[in-house]
Amino acid sequence: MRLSRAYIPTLKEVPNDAVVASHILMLRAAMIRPVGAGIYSVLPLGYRVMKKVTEIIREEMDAIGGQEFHLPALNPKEIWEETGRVEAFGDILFQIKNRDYVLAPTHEEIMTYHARRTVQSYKDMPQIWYQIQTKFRNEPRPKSGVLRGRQFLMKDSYSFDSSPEGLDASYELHDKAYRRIFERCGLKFFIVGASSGAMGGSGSEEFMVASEAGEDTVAHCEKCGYAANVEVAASNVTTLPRYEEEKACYDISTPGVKSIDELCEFLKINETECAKSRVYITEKGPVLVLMQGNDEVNETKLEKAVGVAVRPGHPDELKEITGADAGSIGPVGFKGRIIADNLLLDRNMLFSGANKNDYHTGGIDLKRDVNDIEYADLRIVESGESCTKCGAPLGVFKAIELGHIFKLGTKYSESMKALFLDEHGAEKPIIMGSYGIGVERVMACYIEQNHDENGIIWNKLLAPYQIHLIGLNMKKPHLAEAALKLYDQMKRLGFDVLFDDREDAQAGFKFKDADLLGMPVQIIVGEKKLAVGQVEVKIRKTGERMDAELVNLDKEFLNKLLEKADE
RNA sequence: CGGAACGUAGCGCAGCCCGGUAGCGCACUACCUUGGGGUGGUAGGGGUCGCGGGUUCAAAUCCCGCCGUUCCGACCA
Repeated sequence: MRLSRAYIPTLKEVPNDAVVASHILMLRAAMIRPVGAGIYSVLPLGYRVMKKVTEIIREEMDAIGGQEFHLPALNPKEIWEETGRVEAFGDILFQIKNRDYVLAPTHEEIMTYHARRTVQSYKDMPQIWYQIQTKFRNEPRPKSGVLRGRQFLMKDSYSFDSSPEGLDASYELHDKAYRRIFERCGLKFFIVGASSGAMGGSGSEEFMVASEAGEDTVAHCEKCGYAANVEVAASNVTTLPRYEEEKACYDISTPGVKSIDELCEFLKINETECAKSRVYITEKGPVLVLMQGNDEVNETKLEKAVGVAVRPGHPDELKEITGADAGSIGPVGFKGRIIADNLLLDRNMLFSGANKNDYHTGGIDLKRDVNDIEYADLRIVESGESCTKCGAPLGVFKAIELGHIFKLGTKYSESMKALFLDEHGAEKPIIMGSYGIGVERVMACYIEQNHDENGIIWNKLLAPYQIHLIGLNMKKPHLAEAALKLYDQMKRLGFDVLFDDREDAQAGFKFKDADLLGMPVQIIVGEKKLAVGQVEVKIRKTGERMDAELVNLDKEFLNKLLEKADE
């Protein structure tokens, strides 16, 4: 493609509304343009990348026996009512105003609809059906460019099996396919496994990419691969022993002391000697939560431990329940359920609030002074704590969910009556699996992981063009001619070439654009080198430059360059 | 849906507090110049100041309402 004729409107300035790197660069590199909140047009350059990603997905899905469908986005509302998901999705589901249709946010219903009509015997299975199509979700808050949109491209596949073992096999196939897909796309990813998923069901894995732009916070062990959402993640932390010394509880005047930090400073004690109090409200009444020092309460773990939904108490509720404001609340004399983090198990000589303002209590022995105390793991894991599986330090960071595979079971086949006859003639619901990949997220994550201050750095598989040919000073006929000849020659050899043949752009301008667009290899035709039959080659990723003889620019040489650019 | 900010030329912004007929940089058009990391110059084109209402002799500017976009939070099959 000649740049002088291409629609590649790059931006030299950072668009005001973009914050995360991938969003900024996709706009600047003319891959996408916004149309509304969470709605983007994909421009030709972006679409070339999108097609490369979907082609990789297609190849790997076909390799595990997947069969591609093309399904309607417009779904009859009634099949969504069969599964109860009109209600479950709520406002997220786009509904058509002048027909009883919904815009599909996913395709379990449609796929199950087809399965129930035609998959009638165990002999018809296994099946793996997939599609790569646009999904619609009325996100309350679209953000981060293409990472959370109201309309997005998703590969979703569904497996249909007659036995749990069959489902396991289909699931395994997807697991392997997904690993290959993300590896081929050049992403550094990790997997959050079944035990930690909040999805329910009998098994699931989330394929994640570490990124500040992510919406989930995860704990990950580089060494053994353990990964879990921080909502459920555990780490090795040891409970401190009881003190030999025993004291009765005593109140201490602590005027103005609110936080654990202030308390430690005031009393010259260590954080670990403090029991921090947080009051949560549940439908079954208030619960006092005790944490060691400044550990933060993990509300997901708390809800699991108490068995009902919790919310932090309002300031006036705290006062009414405990008689004190936040900062002076403690377990001694607290009337109601008390649950403490495991790190406080049977500890003594602790400091906590006295349930009257400006006073704290010392010498607390949870065993002696607090009746009916319960213990549970309530902490949020922190970076650097050791992995429960292998002991190596855990990293805690934000991450983006790229893909999700999980064993659905019979939820949809039961509600939609997708039944089959087994070997013994018994009627059973089809056992399903559901597997998704966000295509734009793959693109955005790649850019999040592969860019520098100048722009995107594509690898040879995803790059919209493999080679960016720059003709400097195209007003000089002999140079323009040589550049054009090289362009034609490389195209003839089968390479995708973007040729900057603009006459009115300065050298520096072209270099900046080339770095922004990020093709793996740049070939620069300039006067001085051309005079001795050479061009300059630049590897985008490393910035490495070298001279090459024009006559040597054959298929083998160029392929070697592309290999080198990917290292 | 709670909290905050913003909306002025294609993009990035100033002007608003203190009302008086809209400006800067980039981009764009023409010509000259330059030609290996965003050349320099001359001359131009382009804006119902998000929308609606109000106050006023007069509103980008003050007041009210709405819409849109972004950020933080809630939410996230």
